[in-house]
Amino acid sequence: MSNIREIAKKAGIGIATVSRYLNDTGYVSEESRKKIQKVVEELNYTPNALARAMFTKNSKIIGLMVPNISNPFFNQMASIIEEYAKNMGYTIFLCNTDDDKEKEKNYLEVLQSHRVAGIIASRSQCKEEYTNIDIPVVAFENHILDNIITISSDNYNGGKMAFDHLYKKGCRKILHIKGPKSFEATELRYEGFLDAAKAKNIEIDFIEFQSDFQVEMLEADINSMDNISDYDGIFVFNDIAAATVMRFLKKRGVEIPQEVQIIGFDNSFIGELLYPSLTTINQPIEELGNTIIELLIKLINGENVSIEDYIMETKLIERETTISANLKYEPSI
Amino acid sequence: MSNIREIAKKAGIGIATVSRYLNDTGYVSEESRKKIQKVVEELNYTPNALARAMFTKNSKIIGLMVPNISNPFFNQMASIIEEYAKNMGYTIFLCNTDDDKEKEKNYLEVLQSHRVAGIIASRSQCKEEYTNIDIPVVAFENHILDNIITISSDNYNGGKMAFDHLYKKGCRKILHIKGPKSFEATELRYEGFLDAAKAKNIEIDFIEFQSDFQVEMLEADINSMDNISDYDGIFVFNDIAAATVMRFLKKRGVEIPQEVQIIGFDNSFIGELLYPSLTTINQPIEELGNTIIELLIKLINGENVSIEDYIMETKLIERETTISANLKYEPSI
DNA sequence: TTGAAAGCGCTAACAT
DNA sequence: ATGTTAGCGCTTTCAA
Repeated sequence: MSNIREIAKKAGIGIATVSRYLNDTGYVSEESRKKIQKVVEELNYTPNALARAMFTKNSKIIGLMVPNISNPFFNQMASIIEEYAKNMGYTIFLCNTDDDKEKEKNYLEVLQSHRVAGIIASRSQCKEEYTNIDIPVVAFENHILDNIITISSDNYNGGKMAFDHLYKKGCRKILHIKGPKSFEATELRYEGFLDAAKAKNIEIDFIEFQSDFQVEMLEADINSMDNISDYDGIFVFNDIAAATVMRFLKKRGVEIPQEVQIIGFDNSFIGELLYPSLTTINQPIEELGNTIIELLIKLINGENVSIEDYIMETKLIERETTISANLKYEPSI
Repeated sequence: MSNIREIAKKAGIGIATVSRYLNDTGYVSEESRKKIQKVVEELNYTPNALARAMFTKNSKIIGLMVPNISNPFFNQMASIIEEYAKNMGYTIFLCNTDDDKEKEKNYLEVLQSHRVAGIIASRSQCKEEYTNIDIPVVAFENHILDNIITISSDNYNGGKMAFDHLYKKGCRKILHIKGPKSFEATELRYEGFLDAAKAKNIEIDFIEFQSDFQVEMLEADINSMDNISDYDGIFVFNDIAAATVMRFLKKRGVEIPQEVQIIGFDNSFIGELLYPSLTTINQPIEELGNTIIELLIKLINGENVSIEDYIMETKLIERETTISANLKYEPSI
């Protein structure tokens, strides 16, 4: 692969001039421009971003750690962040942590060694590991350290809304399927749900799942719940888990929403595909993604960013797994 | 961020020794090892992968282009490739092309400029753009150039199996919802399906969708199909589109599989979540992913790899959207 | 306007 | 067993 020196030589021109041309920095005569352009095309020359990054100390790469790219929520988020980043001239370095501390640590090292411009850590399982990182970092959902910005949805309030909705729809015998303890977001949903229930003097039963998204495992967990049809309302910690729960209920011949009403969390695309379609709590994923990457780019550019929690509003999306206003279920076409 | 020279100085030792220590290449005395290790830890030093890559001409990064990371099939594939790559010391640079030629071209340039070690191009929309790339490339699904290896499932045969299955289950009035023309894979599914139908003298109707995975659009397309309930069997080009079709049918009160049987393609996780669960054609995604990355790494290592099409077997996964053996229709084969 | 030269952090050949 | 040095491809003073 050719380099700048080769271009300069073939164009019969100095190396610095070529660099100026390539980066559009400083004067280059029309004559030189033409000569250079010609050679660049002939040799199919692409500047070496590595060398450039080494000098400028700006790699134009952003490391994005997600717990699991197969979770529809996180891959929608990745798409949004990627799109925005691309428009700002950054490319995304994607890392799948599987909610595994060791994997995350490992990736952190890789990202550091590649001198990425910034890091987005979603649902991080680490803390002190980030102490000596001198690359801008923003966190999504799980907090990392006091000096690292955390962005999240208002999960607590989302949990509250979920309860209030089920309650309003007449549910009194309610189950909550909660996420793993290490997920701050699902813990908050749980707390919000619980507090809202207490306010109405309703007792809530619980099952805790040990992972985010592993169909087989969820089915195993839930199969142990023999008395599941005792409930008239279930709040599941996210949409993908809700899909599994729905499938399980339908297999048992339980009618949704007539016998059991369901509410999920995320508003990921899967909720619309299910039948009946899933009532859920919306996380403003565009806003979330944009805020994350905006804040990170500000940090990268050395702009002043206030170190605080950035919390985006959640809202209820009413679909078919909860009973519609007239209490009579009807397909909507 | 500190560099090797600084480490060497603080350890009171030569720069080359530090490099040898870091890369475990050549002799380093026990004494020196200790000194270096101490300083490395003190300064939280991580070698600069950029500088290293610049010298060794081996970036240890693999560029993975996918049409859409939100399609469950492609993100399962991305996970598999990433896992394998990681075990081989490579990291994945993820690029979302959205099946857009310009985006792909653009990413190709980015990957080139970062001197990635290899490129995986899924469902590429480009051809000549790859002519002058001197980085190893493997293609998934769509062919690019004669000298580029293509890996894919046996889509043609998969299409055939889909027809044969519907036919065996008694379907005679059959619709095929086919993918965009620019997807080689779905074209082959279509051809296989058609050929199998011809062999049985069955006429097939068609609808063509213009994109892979855009819920709204599919719904719009399908809404125009008023007579959809005339059919007793539908083959949809992939699972995610099949999910949309099922949702539409159920909204209309059409019973699946009693009135219409459905078969998808991919065997992505979504098929198991649907109710009834989706009969589909399995793409051996592990094998596909592993083959892709294995071949690419061989190319990177300069091993001899035969330039040909690598085609993996598909197979039928029978679930609930087609009628189980002992039900209803008498197969008339 | 332009080019020569220094230097980004690293590796490897070579000399010690 | 270790240190000196050249050079990977680039950008950017600085002098012409």
